Amino acid sequence: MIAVDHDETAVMFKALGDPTRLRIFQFLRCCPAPVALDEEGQARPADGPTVGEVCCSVFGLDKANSTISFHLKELRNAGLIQMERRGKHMVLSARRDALARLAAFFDPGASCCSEDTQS
Amino acid sequence: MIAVDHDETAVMFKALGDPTRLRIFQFLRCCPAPVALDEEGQARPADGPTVGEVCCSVFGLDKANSTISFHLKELRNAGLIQMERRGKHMVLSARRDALARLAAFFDPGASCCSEDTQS
DNA sequence: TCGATATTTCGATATTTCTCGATATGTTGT
DNA sequence: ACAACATATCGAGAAATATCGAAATATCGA
Repeated sequence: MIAVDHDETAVMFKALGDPTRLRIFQFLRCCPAPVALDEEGQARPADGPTVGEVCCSVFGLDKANSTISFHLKELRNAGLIQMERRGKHMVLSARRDALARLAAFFDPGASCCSEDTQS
Repeated sequence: MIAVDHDETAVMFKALGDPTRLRIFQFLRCCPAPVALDEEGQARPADGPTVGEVCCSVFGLDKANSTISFHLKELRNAGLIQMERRGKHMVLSARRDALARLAAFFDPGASCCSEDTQS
């Protein structure tokens, strides 16, 4: 049964508990229409946001890309996002199963008192 | 246009991002039938779980109560729980508005791209 | 008021986290 | 092979965090 699994869920919350990561995650969830074009105006290299796009669109280069990279890894380790290589870029996306799981956590009546059902 | 307010939401997630706090919060959410009786078998002093009950029922005295107190304050500061004095005890409860807010965050389709939902 | 019980605050400490710049790795085009 | 670009890893420093025991505060009952 789909476990609530406190520790694993806590890892997800912890990942979302940093403002920088939460903004990244929201950005990826919403995955808006193409925001970043090349300086030459070319379309994005793939059908999803990339790391550079996150740096540029979400933070306007306020953060070092090593910092963004760190947070992306954190989000990935928490199971919240996926990263797929596409050429030179990494295409990012929010994991729908993670969203479903978190939604279930707050679904009133559902996850209450289920304690630990393990998988 | 108070926005989804990433920072404020992140504070909530951060509070839930610690396993100890997550367990406390789950316990308060579920607010199960009376678990702790006095050593004399008396009923609980109020109609909700107390700090001592959290220490005892949730952690079996594995954590110092100063530690639990610290985490309760953290949860309160994040807006996730309420604490009301009732005699010698503090009666604890999860805040339903916080639950609603977090549920809304994960509600598919709802909070996506809303960016600014005002309060 | 005094003692017992419940909870919080304080000080200290070990660990973790965020951030950066510098460097390394991987990929594409020439 | 090499240059250019995108991203990741490393090392380090500052700040935040979790935890505890000891002491302080608050409330009740005798």
